[in-house]
Amino acid sequence: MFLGSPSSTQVTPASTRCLICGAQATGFHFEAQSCSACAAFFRRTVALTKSFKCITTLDQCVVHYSMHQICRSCRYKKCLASGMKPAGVQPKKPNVETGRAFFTKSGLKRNKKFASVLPQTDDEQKLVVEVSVSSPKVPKMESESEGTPFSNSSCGTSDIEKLDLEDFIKIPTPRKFSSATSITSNVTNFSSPGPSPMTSEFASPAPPTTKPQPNTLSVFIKQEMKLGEQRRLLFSGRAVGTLLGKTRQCPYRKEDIKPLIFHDFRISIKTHIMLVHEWLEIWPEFEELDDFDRMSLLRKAVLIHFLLDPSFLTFQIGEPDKLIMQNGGFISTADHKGVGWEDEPDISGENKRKYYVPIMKQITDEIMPAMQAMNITFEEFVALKALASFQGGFENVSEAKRHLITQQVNRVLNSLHAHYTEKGEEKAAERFGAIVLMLSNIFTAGNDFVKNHREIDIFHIWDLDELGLQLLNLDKILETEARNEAERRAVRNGINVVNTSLHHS
DNA sequence: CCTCAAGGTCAAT
DNA sequence: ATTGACCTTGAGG
Repeated sequence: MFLGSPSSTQVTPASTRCLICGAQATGFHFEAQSCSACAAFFRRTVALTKSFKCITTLDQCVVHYSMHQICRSCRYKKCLASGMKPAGVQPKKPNVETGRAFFTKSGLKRNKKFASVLPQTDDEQKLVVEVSVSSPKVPKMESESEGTPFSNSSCGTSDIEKLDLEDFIKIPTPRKFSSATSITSNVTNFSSPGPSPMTSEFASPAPPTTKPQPNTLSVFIKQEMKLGEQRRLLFSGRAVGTLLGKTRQCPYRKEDIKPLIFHDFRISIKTHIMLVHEWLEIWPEFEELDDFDRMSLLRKAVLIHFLLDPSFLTFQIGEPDKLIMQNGGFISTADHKGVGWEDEPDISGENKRKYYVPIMKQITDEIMPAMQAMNITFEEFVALKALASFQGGFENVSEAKRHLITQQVNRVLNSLHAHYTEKGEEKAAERFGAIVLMLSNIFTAGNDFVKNHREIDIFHIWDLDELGLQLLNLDKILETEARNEAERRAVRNGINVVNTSLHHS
Protein backbone atom coordinates (compact mmCIF):
# COMPACT_ATOMS: atom_id res chain seq x y z
CA MET A 1 0.00 0.00 0.00
CA PHE A 2 1.13 3.49 -0.66
CA LEU A 3 1.07 6.31 1.74
CA GLY A 4 0.42 9.51 -0.05
CA SER A 5 1.81 12.85 0.75
CA PRO A 6 -0.66 15.60 1.31
CA SER A 7 0.79 17.53 -1.53
CA SER A 8 0.52 15.75 -4.81
CA THR A 9 3.61 17.56 -6.04
CA GLN A 10 5.68 15.88 -3.38
CA VAL A 11 6.92 13.09 -5.55
CA THR A 12 10.26 11.51 -6.22
CA PRO A 13 12.35 10.92 -9.32
CA ALA A 14 12.96 7.29 -10.01
CA SER A 15 16.71 7.66 -10.17
CA THR A 16 16.99 9.18 -6.73
CA ARG A 17 15.47 6.42 -4.74
CA CYS A 18 17.03 4.67 -1.83
CA LEU A 19 18.66 1.56 -3.21
CA ILE A 20 17.64 -0.31 -0.11
CA CYS A 21 14.00 0.55 0.53
CA GLY A 22 12.95 2.57 -2.49
CA ALA A 23 12.18 5.73 -0.58
CA GLN A 24 13.51 9.11 -1.56
CA ALA A 25 17.26 8.98 -1.20
CA THR A 26 18.92 11.82 0.65
CA GLY A 27 22.28 11.29 -0.98
CA PHE A 28 25.09 8.83 -0.57
CA HIS A 29 25.49 7.26 2.82
CA PHE A 30 28.37 4.96 3.54
CA GLU A 31 28.93 4.98 -0.19
CA ALA A 32 25.47 3.89 -1.22
CA GLN A 33 22.62 5.99 -2.49
CA SER A 34 20.09 5.74 0.27
CA CYS A 35 17.58 7.48 2.46
CA SER A 36 18.51 8.77 5.88
CA ALA A 37 16.47 6.09 7.61
CA CYS A 38 18.37 3.25 6.00
CA ALA A 39 21.58 5.16 6.66
CA ALA A 40 20.69 5.49 10.33
CA PHE A 41 19.72 1.85 10.48
CA PHE A 42 22.99 0.84 8.90
CA ARG A 43 25.01 3.11 11.17
CA ARG A 44 23.36 1.75 14.30
CA THR A 45 23.69 -1.82 13.18
CA VAL A 46 27.39 -1.47 12.47
CA ALA A 47 28.17 0.76 15.43
CA LEU A 48 26.44 -1.53 17.87
CA THR A 49 27.77 -4.65 16.09
CA LYS A 50 24.33 -6.14 15.91
CA SER A 51 23.43 -9.26 14.07
CA PHE A 52 19.97 -10.29 12.98
CA LYS A 53 18.17 -13.39 11.89
CA CYS A 54 15.80 -13.30 8.98
CA ILE A 55 12.22 -13.37 10.15
CA THR A 56 11.34 -15.92 7.51
CA THR A 57 14.71 -17.70 7.54
CA LEU A 58 14.65 -17.53 3.75
CA ASP A 59 16.79 -14.40 3.54
CA GLN A 60 14.64 -13.17 0.71
CA CYS A 61 12.39 -10.65 2.33
CA VAL A 62 11.21 -7.69 0.34
CA VAL A 63 12.62 -4.49 1.76
CA HIS A 64 10.39 -1.55 1.06
CA TYR A 65 9.68 1.68 2.86
CA SER A 66 5.94 1.16 2.67
CA MET A 67 6.13 -1.96 4.75
CA HIS A 68 5.00 -1.85 8.30
CA GLN A 69 7.80 -4.08 9.44
CA ILE A 70 11.03 -4.56 7.55
CA CYS A 71 13.09 -7.68 8.17
CA ARG A 72 16.23 -6.29 9.77
CA SER A 73 18.44 -9.08 8.60
CA CYS A 74 17.36 -8.66 4.99
CA ARG A 75 17.49 -4.90 5.28
CA TYR A 76 21.07 -5.03 6.48
CA LYS A 77 21.97 -7.52 3.77
CA LYS A 78 20.44 -5.22 1.20
CA CYS A 79 22.41 -2.32 2.62
CA LEU A 80 25.59 -4.27 1.98
CA ALA A 81 24.39 -5.45 -1.39
CA SER A 82 23.63 -1.87 -2.34
CA GLY A 83 27.19 -0.93 -1.64
CA MET A 84 27.15 0.36 1.90
CA LYS A 85 30.53 0.02 3.54
CA PRO A 86 30.64 -0.84 7.23
CA ALA A 87 34.09 0.73 7.30
CA GLY A 88 32.41 4.06 6.73
CA VAL A 89 30.81 3.92 10.16
CA GLN A 90 33.10 5.52 12.65
CA PRO A 91 33.86 3.71 15.86
CA LYS A 92 31.68 4.74 18.73
CA LYS A 93 33.19 7.47 20.79
CA PRO A 94 33.93 6.07 24.23
CA ASN A 95 33.04 9.21 26.16
CA VAL A 96 31.91 12.77 25.82
CA GLU A 97 35.40 14.17 26.21
CA THR A 98 36.57 12.66 22.98
CA GLY A 99 33.28 13.42 21.31
CA ARG A 100 32.68 16.11 18.80
CA ALA A 101 33.09 19.75 19.55
CA PHE A 102 29.61 21.14 19.83
CA PHE A 103 30.78 24.52 20.86
CA THR A 104 33.29 25.53 18.28
CA LYS A 105 33.06 29.04 16.94
CA SER A 106 31.64 27.99 13.61
CA GLY A 107 29.42 25.50 15.30
CA LEU A 108 27.92 28.13 17.56
CA LYS A 109 27.35 30.37 14.61
CA ARG A 110 25.44 27.72 12.76
CA ASN A 111 23.68 26.24 15.72
CA LYS A 112 20.16 27.63 15.72
CA LYS A 113 19.69 26.96 19.37
CA PHE A 114 22.76 28.77 20.53
CA ALA A 115 22.82 31.38 17.84
CA SER A 116 19.42 32.61 18.87
CA VAL A 117 20.25 33.38 22.49
CA LEU A 118 21.14 36.81 23.74
CA PRO A 119 20.43 38.89 20.71
CA GLN A 120 22.44 42.08 20.83
CA THR A 121 20.28 44.53 19.02
CA ASP A 122 16.64 45.18 18.43
CA ASP A 123 17.06 44.00 14.90
CA GLU A 124 18.54 40.76 16.05
CA GLN A 125 15.78 40.41 18.59
CA LYS A 126 13.28 40.81 15.82
CA LEU A 127 15.06 38.20 13.81
CA VAL A 128 14.93 35.76 16.65
CA VAL A 129 11.22 36.23 16.96
CA GLU A 130 10.73 35.77 13.28
CA VAL A 131 12.86 32.69 13.20
CA SER A 132 11.11 31.15 16.13
CA VAL A 133 7.75 31.82 14.57
CA SER A 134 8.66 30.39 11.23
CA SER A 135 10.84 27.58 12.40
CA PRO A 136 8.30 25.32 14.05
CA LYS A 137 8.64 22.26 11.99
CA VAL A 138 6.74 21.97 8.84
CA PRO A 139 3.90 19.64 9.65
CA LYS A 140 5.20 16.16 9.11
CA MET A 141 3.69 14.11 6.40
CA GLU A 142 2.88 11.39 8.81
CA SER A 143 0.28 8.75 8.75
CA GLU A 144 -2.47 11.32 8.71
CA SER A 145 -1.72 11.65 5.07
CA GLU A 146 -2.62 8.09 4.47
CA GLY A 147 -4.10 7.90 1.06
CA THR A 148 -3.02 7.34 -2.42
CA PRO A 149 -0.01 8.72 -4.17
CA PHE A 150 -1.71 11.02 -6.52
CA SER A 151 -4.71 11.98 -4.59
CA ASN A 152 -5.42 13.93 -1.52
CA SER A 153 -8.47 13.95 0.61
CA SER A 154 -10.31 16.50 -1.43
CA CYS A 155 -9.51 15.89 -5.04
CA GLY A 156 -9.82 12.28 -5.95
CA THR A 157 -8.29 11.46 -9.26
CA SER A 158 -7.99 14.84 -10.85
CA ASP A 159 -4.27 14.84 -10.20
CA ILE A 160 -3.77 11.99 -12.53
CA GLU A 161 -5.32 13.91 -15.32
CA LYS A 162 -2.74 16.57 -14.91
CA LEU A 163 0.16 14.17 -14.80
CA ASP A 164 2.95 14.97 -17.12
CA LEU A 165 6.21 13.21 -17.62
CA GLU A 166 7.86 14.95 -14.74
CA ASP A 167 5.23 13.82 -12.33
CA PHE A 168 5.28 10.39 -13.78
CA ILE A 169 8.98 9.95 -13.24
CA LYS A 170 8.68 10.98 -9.66
CA ILE A 171 7.65 8.69 -6.92
CA PRO A 172 5.17 9.63 -4.28
CA THR A 173 6.95 9.83 -1.00
CA PRO A 174 5.02 8.90 2.07
CA ARG A 175 6.64 10.56 4.99
CA LYS A 176 10.34 10.39 4.71
CA PHE A 177 11.14 13.28 2.52
CA SER A 178 11.56 16.45 4.42
CA SER A 179 12.11 19.71 2.71
CA ALA A 180 15.58 20.12 4.13
CA THR A 181 17.71 18.02 1.86
CA SER A 182 19.10 19.40 -1.31
CA ILE A 183 18.07 16.57 -3.49
CA THR A 184 17.71 18.79 -6.48
CA SER A 185 21.43 19.06 -6.94
CA ASN A 186 21.65 15.33 -6.70
CA VAL A 187 19.09 14.90 -9.36
CA THR A 188 21.31 16.61 -11.82
CA ASN A 189 24.21 14.44 -10.81
CA PHE A 190 22.29 11.24 -10.88
CA SER A 191 20.86 11.66 -14.26
CA SER A 192 23.66 13.40 -16.04
CA PRO A 193 26.96 12.39 -14.60
CA GLY A 194 28.71 12.86 -17.88
CA PRO A 195 31.06 15.69 -18.68
CA SER A 196 28.68 17.13 -21.20
CA PRO A 197 25.49 17.13 -19.25
CA MET A 198 22.62 15.93 -21.31
CA THR A 199 19.31 17.44 -20.65
CA SER A 200 18.01 15.52 -17.75
CA GLU A 201 14.58 14.11 -18.19
CA PHE A 202 13.79 15.40 -14.76
CA ALA A 203 14.98 18.87 -15.47
CA SER A 204 13.52 19.09 -18.90
CA PRO A 205 10.77 21.60 -19.37
CA ALA A 206 7.24 20.41 -19.15
CA PRO A 207 6.39 18.54 -22.29
CA PRO A 208 3.84 19.94 -24.64
CA THR A 209 0.58 18.98 -23.13
CA THR A 210 -1.16 16.28 -25.04
CA LYS A 211 -4.80 15.59 -25.18
CA PRO A 212 -5.77 12.36 -23.53
CA GLN A 213 -5.82 9.62 -26.11
CA PRO A 214 -7.76 6.94 -24.36
CA ASN A 215 -7.30 4.44 -27.12
CA THR A 216 -3.51 4.23 -26.84
CA LEU A 217 -3.81 1.55 -24.20
CA SER A 218 -6.35 -0.40 -26.17
CA VAL A 219 -4.05 -0.33 -29.17
CA PHE A 220 -1.29 -1.86 -27.07
CA ILE A 221 -3.72 -4.33 -25.54
CA LYS A 222 -4.73 -5.48 -28.97
CA GLN A 223 -1.10 -5.78 -29.96
CA GLU A 224 -0.28 -7.72 -26.81
CA MET A 225 -2.98 -10.23 -27.64
CA LYS A 226 -1.62 -10.52 -31.12
CA LEU A 227 1.84 -11.04 -29.70
CA GLY A 228 0.52 -13.81 -27.50
CA GLU A 229 -1.12 -15.46 -30.46
CA GLN A 230 2.07 -15.24 -32.48
CA ARG A 231 4.01 -16.81 -29.66
CA ARG A 232 1.49 -19.56 -29.32
CA LEU A 233 1.76 -20.34 -32.98
CA LEU A 234 5.53 -20.15 -33.03
CA PHE A 235 6.41 -21.93 -29.84
CA SER A 236 3.61 -23.88 -28.23
CA GLY A 237 3.92 -26.97 -30.35
CA ARG A 238 0.19 -27.45 -30.27
CA ALA A 239 -1.62 -28.28 -33.44
CA VAL A 240 -2.42 -25.13 -35.36
CA GLY A 241 -6.11 -25.98 -35.45
CA THR A 242 -6.37 -25.75 -31.69
CA LEU A 243 -4.70 -22.39 -31.63
CA LEU A 244 -6.52 -20.22 -34.08
CA GLY A 245 -9.47 -18.11 -33.24
CA LYS A 246 -8.77 -17.86 -29.56
CA THR A 247 -7.72 -14.54 -28.23
CA ARG A 248 -6.46 -15.08 -24.77
CA GLN A 249 -4.33 -13.01 -22.50
CA CYS A 250 -1.79 -15.70 -21.80
CA PRO A 251 -0.14 -17.39 -24.75
CA TYR A 252 0.65 -20.60 -22.92
CA ARG A 253 -1.20 -23.07 -20.81
CA LYS A 254 0.46 -24.99 -18.05
CA GLU A 255 0.90 -28.00 -20.28
CA ASP A 256 2.58 -25.92 -22.96
CA ILE A 257 5.59 -24.96 -20.93
CA LYS A 258 8.68 -27.06 -21.24
CA PRO A 259 12.19 -27.00 -19.85
CA LEU A 260 14.26 -24.21 -21.30
CA ILE A 261 17.06 -25.08 -23.62
CA PHE A 262 19.36 -22.10 -23.97
CA HIS A 263 20.36 -23.15 -27.43
CA ASP A 264 16.75 -23.10 -28.61
CA PHE A 265 16.16 -19.80 -26.94
CA ARG A 266 19.21 -18.32 -28.61
CA ILE A 267 17.88 -19.42 -31.95
CA SER A 268 14.57 -17.73 -31.17
CA ILE A 269 16.08 -14.41 -30.15
CA LYS A 270 15.83 -12.92 -33.59
CA THR A 271 12.16 -13.80 -33.70
CA HIS A 272 11.55 -12.14 -30.35
CA ILE A 273 13.34 -9.04 -31.52
CA MET A 274 11.21 -8.93 -34.62
CA LEU A 275 8.09 -9.26 -32.53
CA VAL A 276 9.18 -6.36 -30.37
CA HIS A 277 9.90 -4.37 -33.50
CA GLU A 278 6.38 -5.04 -34.63
CA TRP A 279 5.13 -3.99 -31.23
CA LEU A 280 7.04 -0.72 -31.50
CA GLU A 281 5.76 -0.01 -34.97
CA ILE A 282 2.24 0.48 -33.72
CA TRP A 283 3.48 3.73 -32.26
CA PRO A 284 2.51 6.26 -34.91
CA GLU A 285 5.56 8.48 -34.38
CA PHE A 286 8.04 5.63 -34.70
CA GLU A 287 8.60 6.46 -38.33
CA GLU A 288 9.49 10.02 -37.47
CA LEU A 289 12.68 8.80 -35.83
CA ASP A 290 15.86 8.35 -37.82
CA ASP A 291 17.51 4.95 -38.12
CA PHE A 292 19.81 5.46 -35.19
CA ASP A 293 17.03 6.52 -32.84
CA ARG A 294 14.84 3.68 -33.98
CA MET A 295 17.58 1.20 -33.29
CA SER A 296 18.28 2.71 -29.88
CA LEU A 297 14.65 2.63 -28.93
CA LEU A 298 14.25 -0.89 -30.24
CA ARG A 299 17.21 -2.02 -28.13
CA LYS A 300 15.66 -0.60 -25.02
CA ALA A 301 12.26 -2.01 -25.85
CA VAL A 302 13.75 -5.44 -26.46
CA LEU A 303 15.48 -5.26 -23.13
CA ILE A 304 12.29 -4.30 -21.34
CA HIS A 305 10.34 -7.07 -23.06
CA PHE A 306 13.01 -9.57 -22.10
CA LEU A 307 12.51 -8.64 -18.48
CA LEU A 308 8.80 -8.05 -18.28
CA ASP A 309 7.42 -10.77 -20.49
CA PRO A 310 8.95 -13.64 -18.51
CA SER A 311 7.85 -11.94 -15.30
CA PHE A 312 4.26 -11.70 -16.42
CA LEU A 313 4.16 -15.13 -18.04
CA THR A 314 5.41 -16.62 -14.81
CA PHE A 315 2.89 -14.61 -12.83
CA GLN A 316 0.09 -15.79 -15.12
CA ILE A 317 1.02 -19.46 -15.00
CA GLY A 318 1.30 -19.20 -11.25
CA GLU A 319 4.26 -21.43 -10.58
CA PRO A 320 6.87 -19.04 -9.27
CA ASP A 321 9.56 -21.67 -9.09
CA LYS A 322 9.46 -21.85 -12.87
CA LEU A 323 10.56 -18.74 -14.69
CA ILE A 324 8.88 -18.91 -18.06
CA MET A 325 10.56 -17.32 -21.03
CA GLN A 326 8.86 -15.86 -24.08
CA ASN A 327 9.20 -19.11 -25.99
CA GLY A 328 7.43 -21.08 -23.30
CA GLY A 329 10.63 -22.58 -21.95
CA PHE A 330 11.00 -22.52 -18.18
CA ILE A 331 14.01 -22.53 -15.95
CA SER A 332 14.01 -23.54 -12.33
CA THR A 333 14.21 -20.65 -9.89
CA ALA A 334 14.08 -22.77 -6.77
CA ASP A 335 17.62 -23.96 -7.21
CA HIS A 336 20.16 -23.05 -9.81
CA LYS A 337 21.11 -26.56 -10.69
CA GLY A 338 17.92 -28.20 -11.84
CA VAL A 339 15.87 -27.74 -14.95
CA GLY A 340 17.36 -25.32 -17.42
CA TRP A 341 20.74 -25.11 -15.73
CA GLU A 342 22.37 -28.07 -17.35
CA ASP A 343 25.59 -27.81 -19.33
CA GLU A 344 25.00 -27.16 -22.98
CA PRO A 345 27.41 -27.08 -25.89
CA ASP A 346 26.83 -23.33 -26.25
CA ILE A 347 27.17 -22.45 -22.60
CA SER A 348 28.15 -24.33 -19.49
CA GLY A 349 25.85 -24.63 -16.51
CA GLU A 350 28.44 -22.75 -14.51
CA ASN A 351 28.38 -19.79 -16.85
CA LYS A 352 24.62 -19.83 -16.98
CA ARG A 353 24.61 -19.42 -13.25
CA LYS A 354 27.32 -16.81 -13.30
CA TYR A 355 25.58 -14.58 -15.81
CA TYR A 356 21.93 -15.29 -15.35
CA VAL A 357 21.36 -15.86 -11.66
CA PRO A 358 21.85 -12.16 -10.82
CA ILE A 359 19.43 -10.98 -13.44
CA MET A 360 16.99 -13.75 -12.64
CA LYS A 361 17.02 -12.72 -9.01
CA GLN A 362 16.12 -9.20 -10.03
CA ILE A 363 13.11 -10.60 -11.81
CA THR A 364 12.04 -13.07 -9.16
CA ASP A 365 12.83 -10.90 -6.15
CA GLU A 366 11.86 -7.45 -7.34
CA ILE A 367 9.67 -7.39 -10.38
CA MET A 368 7.55 -10.50 -9.96
CA PRO A 369 6.73 -9.92 -6.29
CA ALA A 370 5.59 -6.42 -7.18
CA MET A 371 3.29 -7.83 -9.84
CA GLN A 372 2.00 -10.37 -7.40
CA ALA A 373 1.56 -7.88 -4.61
CA MET A 374 -0.75 -5.73 -6.65
CA ASN A 375 -2.19 -8.66 -8.58
CA ILE A 376 -1.46 -6.83 -11.77
CA THR A 377 -4.07 -7.05 -14.49
CA PHE A 378 -3.42 -7.73 -18.13
CA GLU A 379 -4.24 -4.13 -19.00
CA GLU A 380 -1.92 -2.81 -16.34
CA PHE A 381 0.86 -5.05 -17.54
CA VAL A 382 0.41 -3.76 -21.06
CA ALA A 383 0.61 -0.20 -19.78
CA LEU A 384 3.64 -0.99 -17.64
CA LYS A 385 5.48 -2.47 -20.56
CA ALA A 386 4.75 0.52 -22.72
CA LEU A 387 5.76 2.95 -20.00
CA ALA A 388 9.00 1.12 -19.28
CA SER A 389 9.87 0.74 -22.94
CA PHE A 390 9.27 4.33 -23.90
CA GLN A 391 10.49 5.93 -20.72
CA GLY A 392 13.51 3.65 -20.73
CA GLY A 393 14.25 4.70 -24.27
CA PHE A 394 13.97 8.39 -23.48
CA GLU A 395 17.66 9.01 -23.01
CA ASN A 396 18.65 6.79 -25.91
CA VAL A 397 16.76 8.92 -28.35
CA SER A 398 18.27 12.14 -29.63
CA GLU A 399 17.12 15.21 -27.81
CA ALA A 400 15.23 16.62 -30.73
CA LYS A 401 12.88 13.65 -30.68
CA ARG A 402 12.47 13.17 -26.99
CA HIS A 403 9.28 15.15 -26.91
CA LEU A 404 7.73 12.38 -28.97
CA ILE A 405 8.63 9.88 -26.30
CA THR A 406 7.24 12.14 -23.65
CA GLN A 407 4.08 12.54 -25.64
CA GLN A 408 3.70 8.80 -25.95
CA VAL A 409 4.32 8.22 -22.26
CA ASN A 410 1.65 10.77 -21.50
CA ARG A 411 -0.76 9.05 -23.80
CA VAL A 412 -0.22 5.76 -22.05
CA LEU A 413 -0.64 7.37 -18.67
CA ASN A 414 -3.78 9.14 -19.71
CA SER A 415 -5.28 6.09 -21.27
CA LEU A 416 -4.47 4.01 -18.24
CA HIS A 417 -6.23 6.58 -16.16
CA ALA A 418 -9.17 6.48 -18.51
CA HIS A 419 -9.19 2.72 -18.19
CA TYR A 420 -9.38 2.94 -14.42
CA THR A 421 -12.17 5.48 -14.62
CA GLU A 422 -14.10 3.36 -17.05
CA LYS A 423 -13.70 0.36 -14.81
CA GLY A 424 -14.66 2.33 -11.75
CA GLU A 425 -11.44 1.26 -10.11
CA GLU A 426 -11.53 2.58 -6.57
CA LYS A 427 -7.87 2.23 -5.87
CA ALA A 428 -6.77 3.72 -9.15
CA ALA A 429 -4.20 6.07 -7.69
CA GLU A 430 -2.74 3.38 -5.49
CA ARG A 431 -2.41 0.95 -8.37
CA PHE A 432 -1.01 3.72 -10.49
CA GLY A 433 1.64 4.35 -7.88
CA ALA A 434 2.49 0.67 -7.66
CA ILE A 435 3.12 0.53 -11.38
CA VAL A 436 5.29 3.60 -11.36
CA LEU A 437 7.21 2.18 -8.44
CA MET A 438 8.12 -0.90 -10.44
CA LEU A 439 9.90 1.13 -13.06
CA SER A 440 13.12 1.76 -11.22
CA ASN A 441 13.60 -1.92 -10.50
CA ILE A 442 12.96 -2.66 -14.12
CA PHE A 443 15.56 -0.14 -15.23
CA THR A 444 18.10 -1.45 -12.74
CA ALA A 445 17.53 -4.99 -13.90
CA GLY A 446 17.89 -3.81 -17.48
CA ASN A 447 21.28 -2.30 -16.81
CA ASP A 448 22.48 -5.47 -15.13
CA PHE A 449 21.22 -7.59 -17.95
CA VAL A 450 23.07 -5.54 -20.50
CA LYS A 451 26.27 -5.60 -18.49
CA ASN A 452 26.17 -9.36 -18.19
CA HIS A 453 25.60 -9.76 -21.86
CA ARG A 454 28.61 -7.66 -22.60
CA GLU A 455 30.72 -9.93 -20.45
CA ILE A 456 29.35 -12.89 -22.28
CA ASP A 457 30.30 -11.26 -25.51
CA ILE A 458 33.82 -10.55 -24.32
CA PHE A 459 34.46 -14.10 -23.28
CA HIS A 460 32.78 -15.60 -26.32
CA ILE A 461 30.85 -17.80 -24.01
CA TRP A 462 27.74 -17.39 -25.94
CA ASP A 463 28.10 -16.43 -29.56
CA LEU A 464 25.07 -14.35 -30.16
CA ASP A 465 24.38 -13.80 -33.77
CA GLU A 466 25.13 -10.41 -35.14
CA LEU A 467 21.68 -8.96 -34.85
CA GLY A 468 21.32 -10.14 -31.30
CA LEU A 469 24.60 -8.59 -30.33
CA GLN A 470 23.81 -5.38 -32.04
CA LEU A 471 20.63 -5.11 -30.10
CA LEU A 472 21.69 -6.32 -26.73
CA ASN A 473 25.10 -4.80 -26.50
CA LEU A 474 25.72 -2.21 -23.94
CA ASP A 475 25.07 1.02 -25.69
CA LYS A 476 27.42 3.91 -25.40
CA ILE A 477 25.24 6.01 -23.18
CA LEU A 478 24.94 3.36 -20.53
CA GLU A 479 28.62 2.67 -20.67
CA THR A 480 29.61 6.29 -20.29
CA GLU A 481 27.15 6.74 -17.49
CA ALA A 482 28.50 3.83 -15.56
CA ARG A 483 32.08 4.94 -16.01
CA ASN A 484 31.40 8.51 -15.01
CA GLU A 485 29.49 7.44 -11.99
CA ALA A 486 32.31 5.16 -10.91
CA GLU A 487 34.85 7.92 -11.40
CA ARG A 488 32.77 10.43 -9.56
CA ARG A 489 32.41 8.16 -6.63
CA ALA A 490 36.04 7.13 -6.68
CA VAL A 491 37.14 10.74 -6.59
CA ARG A 492 34.83 11.60 -3.78
CA ASN A 493 35.75 8.60 -1.76
CA GLY A 494 39.36 8.63 -2.78
CA ILE A 495 40.61 7.95 0.71
CA ASN A 496 38.17 5.17 1.35
CA VAL A 497 38.94 3.51 -1.92
CA VAL A 498 42.64 3.58 -1.22
CA ASN A 499 42.12 2.22 2.23
CA THR A 500 39.86 -0.52 1.04
CA SER A 501 42.16 -1.62 -1.71
CA LEU A 502 45.10 -1.63 0.66
CA HIS A 503 43.08 -3.64 3.04
CA HIS A 504 42.21 -6.15 0.38
CA SER A 505 45.75 -6.53 -0.86
C1' DC B 1 29.00 31.53 1.92
C1' DC B 2 27.52 26.47 0.18
C1' DT B 3 26.87 21.18 -0.05
C1' DC B 4 27.71 16.65 1.59
C1' DA B 5 27.80 12.94 4.65
C1' DA B 6 29.16 11.92 9.11
C1' DG B 7 27.15 11.42 14.31
C1' DG B 8 23.71 12.75 17.96
C1' DT B 9 19.02 13.47 19.85
C1' DC B 10 14.48 12.35 20.93
C1' DA B 11 9.38 11.78 20.10
C1' DA B 12 6.74 8.24 18.38
C1' DT B 13 6.03 3.55 17.97
C1' DA C 1 14.13 -1.10 22.33
C1' DT C 2 13.81 0.54 17.72
C1' DT C 3 12.91 3.75 14.31
C1' DG C 4 13.31 7.82 11.56
C1' DA C 5 13.02 12.93 11.29
C1' DC C 6 15.64 16.50 12.45
C1' DC C 7 19.72 18.70 14.03
C1' DT C 8 24.79 19.93 14.33
C1' DT C 9 29.18 19.16 12.82
C1' DG C 10 33.72 19.15 9.96
C1' DA C 11 35.53 18.85 5.47
C1' DG C 12 35.75 20.43 1.10
C1' DG C 13 34.43 23.59 -2.67
